[in-house]
Parts: sequence; structure tokens; C-alpha cells
Amino acid sequence: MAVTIRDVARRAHVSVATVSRALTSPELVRPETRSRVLAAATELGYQPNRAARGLITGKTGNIGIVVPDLDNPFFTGVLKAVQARAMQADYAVFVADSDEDPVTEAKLVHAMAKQVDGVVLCAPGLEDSQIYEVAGATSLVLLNRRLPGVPAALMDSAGGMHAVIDHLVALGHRRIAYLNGPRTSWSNQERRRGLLSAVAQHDVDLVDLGPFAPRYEGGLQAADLAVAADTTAIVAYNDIMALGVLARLRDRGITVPGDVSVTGFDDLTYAALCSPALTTVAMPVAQAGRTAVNLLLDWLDSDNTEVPQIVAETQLIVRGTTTPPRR
Amino acid sequence: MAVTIRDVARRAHVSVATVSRALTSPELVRPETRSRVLAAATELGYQPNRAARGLITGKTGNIGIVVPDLDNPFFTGVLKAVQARAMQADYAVFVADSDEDPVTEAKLVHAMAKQVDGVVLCAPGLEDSQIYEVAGATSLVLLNRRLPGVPAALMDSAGGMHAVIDHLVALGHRRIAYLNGPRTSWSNQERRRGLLSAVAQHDVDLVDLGPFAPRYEGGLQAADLAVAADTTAIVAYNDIMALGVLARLRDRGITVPGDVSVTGFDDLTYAALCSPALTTVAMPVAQAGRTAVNLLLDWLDSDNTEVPQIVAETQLIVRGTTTPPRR
DNA sequence: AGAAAAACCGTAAACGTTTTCGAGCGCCAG
DNA sequence: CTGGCGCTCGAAAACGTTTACGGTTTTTCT
Repeated sequence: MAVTIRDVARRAHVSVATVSRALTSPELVRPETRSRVLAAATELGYQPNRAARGLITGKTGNIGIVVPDLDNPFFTGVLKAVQARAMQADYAVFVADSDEDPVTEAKLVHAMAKQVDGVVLCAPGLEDSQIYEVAGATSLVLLNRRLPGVPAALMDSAGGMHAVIDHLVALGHRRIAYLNGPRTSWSNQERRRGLLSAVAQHDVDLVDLGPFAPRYEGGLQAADLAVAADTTAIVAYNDIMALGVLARLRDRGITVPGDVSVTGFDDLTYAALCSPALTTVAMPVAQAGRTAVNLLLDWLDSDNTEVPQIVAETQLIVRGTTTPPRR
Repeated sequence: MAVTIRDVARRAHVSVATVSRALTSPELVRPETRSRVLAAATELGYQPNRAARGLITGKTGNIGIVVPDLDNPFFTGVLKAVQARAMQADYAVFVADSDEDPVTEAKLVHAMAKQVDGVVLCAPGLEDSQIYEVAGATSLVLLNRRLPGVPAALMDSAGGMHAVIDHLVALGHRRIAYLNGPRTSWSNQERRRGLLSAVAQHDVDLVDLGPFAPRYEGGLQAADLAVAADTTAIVAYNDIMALGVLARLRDRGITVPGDVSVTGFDDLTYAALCSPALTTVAMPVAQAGRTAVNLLLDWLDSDNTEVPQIVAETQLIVRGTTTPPRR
């Protein structure tokens, strides 16, 4: 059916071993025969069977990525970068969606383990111990989750949140609401950490609300609580919640940013497109995705002695939803 | 290293052949020994090596999907469904992003061909002939592109567009602008087809503008042309363009839907979230994704005699950007 | 020129499965 | 009692590669 290494060998008048060498370690064969082999290979349109190769080398040439939700632009941004970088390095990528469920998350990386050289696990909801457990099944690099002993591509969301508070304080806000995302999520903890550190050095009142579902509906619900708390600025856990907040405020006749300032987090595309455009912090998803596969690839051919955790910088994007408070 | 079929065989005191049979075709082995094998397998945590299996069976247990842009929620919606359905059927899925480039598109399916049992090709920009060419490399099912002889999962976007015009005409609009997407794209042709058929039976003036880039910026540009043409309704090729139109109109002080009605297409999440919420047509992306892999799976074990092309219904979602014209 | 070293390449084993073939066995019919 | 059949299972070949090992040729050195 398909063209095999034997066909190439026959056509080039060499053994299969030579063909293999000519393709994978060219320095081991005389230039003349090598070009003969290469010619035969391209003429026949030969592509090595990766399964067979993997069987003997133990490497598959594949990597996996498991994300909590493929409908979330945040993760697809990561995915896009991972895919691109992997392709560059001649790796193919398996994708799986855990639907935010920790147990399928674990199941998925176990299922992938046999077919990949490593997997990047995005923002897992797993317990620390469970992560260590799945890390035993394959090479793992985390994205948006820090854990001692396992390499990770991180984003400085704490720093981003710090910048948000600095920005609001500079505008003159002194009473600020934070709308928490899921309490147990590592992201929320990080964002909150940056928030608290900034608040501590600025002498402002923090109204800590939630947790809320990190969705549009969560924002709708949270908005009322924030205005009831008489704050002049509302810091949402993420953009989608912020959009909910904006919608609810508009419905109630509260103008943004006139009556109250609002910030999001993530800089999803629609943050720039809604009106007024949302002040938010941009996450370097593409960069993180790229470094995640870089880490994985490095990890694969190295003595695994050091465990790099690379954090990429976030960036505050000031748009139309933040101004000085009314008075 | 990993636990192999031989380990299981040893522990169950049978041959490797029996283990294989017990796992893949249970009816061929005595129930008693089968349970002994199963016990041994689970005790050891045995998972068959799919590469080795694929080597002999010729099936990989993988499917591939190539999309034009992973940042586009439309395609990730498809991807999510494809992934879910594939997982259900115990298939793993490779994903690749062509970056809207037809030649990488072809290259990608060729590269995948060896590692998958089939690929679903989403909204390809390839010429018909090139599609037939890549279809030779592996089992192919198209999504959002119809081509004689190759199975496809389609969505009735023509019907959706027809519904849009019916809706606008019912509201009283008689002069309508259509903002074309890329001329050569199958999607634009389909939408335009539905548009023209509706226009023909309604006696309205159609102002055919473009093509424009199917992006926010394209909408900004198109908006001015549409108002210059003195239309009372603007039908955009897709939601993102519609958002651009809304932004540009707002900047110019033209109110929506008061002065002019606007419609989008695709029903991406932000269509519901912007304000006023966008009237648009919902594409059954999840359903299409599912049927795409169903088609692929059916195709794989059947006599390939019939070539099903299944079209899923679209649905007009009336929201806040459409009302009767001012006078 | 002769020997040692290096360069090149072929033979065959190995990777972990599935599957063909046939052996052993019990059973039933003739 | 014999022949045949059905059931269960083991031995071994096969899938398409890579790679250890050895053999042959070429180069290098004296």
C-alpha cells in the first residue's frame, strides 16, 4: 500500500539500514549514496512511518496538550502557539478537553501518556498530589500553575493585578471591589496575591466579594454587590465577568466609567471591542504556549536536573472603562 | 520500562496471543482464562501500545482536524465537539492550524495522513482539485465545504441568510446592504446565495459591497460605504465585521437600531454580550463537528459506496440590532 | 608497500502488537 | 472404535523502522 523503506532501498540499490541512516544521521553515509537515497525517497514520496520508528526509538514525535475548555479563547490562544511551535520542531500535537473536570483531566493525560513524548497541562484543577501522580506517567510541563519539581510556563498575573491597583490608585480610587473567581483556582489565588500586595502598600479599602462563577452571569450577579458596597472601582477576576458587570451596570443606569470604573483580566478579543473598551491586563498566552513546548523539548533531551519555571510578563492595557472617581 | 503484553502473559500463565485475544476479541477465549488475563492486566496497569498495534492493523486510532485559525471561536467550537465525539469513540485527535494558508493546509493533511485514520478538513481555502488530491492521501471529510464525491458536514448558511432577509423585509426594510467576506470563500458564496434567493422573491434593493477582510477592521471600513449608499439595514458577512460596523456607526453618531439595523452571522459569544445585542444567525458548530467525526467513523468501516453530505440547520437569533426602519 | 585505522554499508535482531496456522483435546455421529 | 468437528490456545510470522555488530573497502601513516 504505502511506500516503505524497503521500496526506497530497492530503488537506490542499497540496504534498508543505509536508507535509514541517510535520513536520520546523514553523517554516517557517503555523500554520494546519500544523495542517491534522498533522490529515491523523494521520487517515491516516501515518508517514514512514525509508529514503526517510535516503536524502536521509544520516542513518538508527538506532544499532548490538555486544556480545561476549548471554548475559552484564553486556552485556544495557548493552543495555537503550542501547535505552531510544535509543528516547527516537527512534533504533532494531540489535544484534549477536560471540560473543567479534574478527574477526566487526570484520565486524559494517562491516556495520552503512551502516545506522546510529553504533555503540557494547562491550568489544571487537580490537587498538587494528583499532579505529581500524573507526572509519573509522562513528561509534564505545567502552564499557569506552579508546583515545585515540575517545569512550568507561567504568566505574572500577580504583577498584572498589582499594576491594575496601582493604576486605579493613581486615578484616585480609594475603595475598590474585587470580584473573586473560583476560590481554589490557582489563577484566582495568584491574582488575589498581587492584589493584596498592592493594596497593602497603598492604603485603600478592599471589598473582597465572591467567589463567583467566572462567567458572564457571575458578573451580572457580582455587579449589584459591588455597587451596594459603595465602591468607586470594580476589579473583576476576568474579562468575561467584567462584561457581565458592564451589562448589569448599564441596565441599572450606572454609567461606566463615569460612576464607576471597571477592569477585566486576560484581554480577550472582545475586551477591545466592547464599548466602552475594557481596561484589562493582557496575558502573554502565545509566549507562554511557546515556552511550554520549549521547556518540554529541552526536558526531553537533558539530564532533567534543573526544573525551570519561566514566567512571562503581563501588561496592563488601559482603555475606556477606568477614569478618576467622580469626586 | 512500561508494562508490555508479555508481562501480562507471564502473570496470567498464558501466551501473548491469548492476552491479545482476551482483550480485543473476547469471544475467542474461554471465559475462565479471559478473566484471569483481565485480572493480570489491570493488576499490572497494562495499556496496549497503540503504535505497535497500529503497525500491524493499519489503523492508528487517531483522527486529525485541520482548521484555518485556532483563534477563531467558530473553529474552536467545531474542534471542541470533534474532540468530544472522538474521545467517546476512543479516538485521539491531532490538531493543526493552517493559518488560513491553502498550501500549508495541504501540507498538513499530508503530514497527518500517515498517523491518522482520517482527517476532517474545516472550511478549506484549497481549490477543488487540490482537495481531491489530498483526499487521496487519507480518508477525508469536509466541514463547511461541499464537494461532489467527498463526505461533508455542512451547515445551512444559505438558509440562515435567507431568514435574515425575510426578517428584515418583514420589518419593512427595502434597501439593504450586504458586506461581502472574501469572494473566493465557500462560506461567502453560500451566504450570498441565500441572500440572492431571498432578495429575488421579495423585491428589495440590494447593495452589494466589498469584499472586505472578515475582521473588525473590515467592518469599520464597510460601515461608511453602507451608510453612503443610503441603506436602512446592513447585513454583515459575519459577527466580527458586524461588531466593527457597530463601532464605526457609534463613532459617527448613527444609532443602532434606530437609524439603521445591523445583522451578523455565526453567533459567537460576544454577539450576545455587546450592546445592543447583535441579531445574528447561530451556526450549529457543535453538531457539525459531531457529525463530521460520525461520518469519518462510518466511512472507515463501510464500503465507501455512498457519500453522505449532511447539512445541519442554522437558526436566526433576533436580538437588539434590528427594528423597523425609521419611516 | 604494507599495516593499522577509519569510513562505509549490509545482516539481523529488536520494538510490542495482531493474526495465521496448526496442535491438542473433548465430543458426537456413524 | 474411528473420524471429524469445534473449541481453546500456543508458536511464529508479520508490520516498518532503528541500531548493534561485523565485514569490506578506503584512507592514512611509516
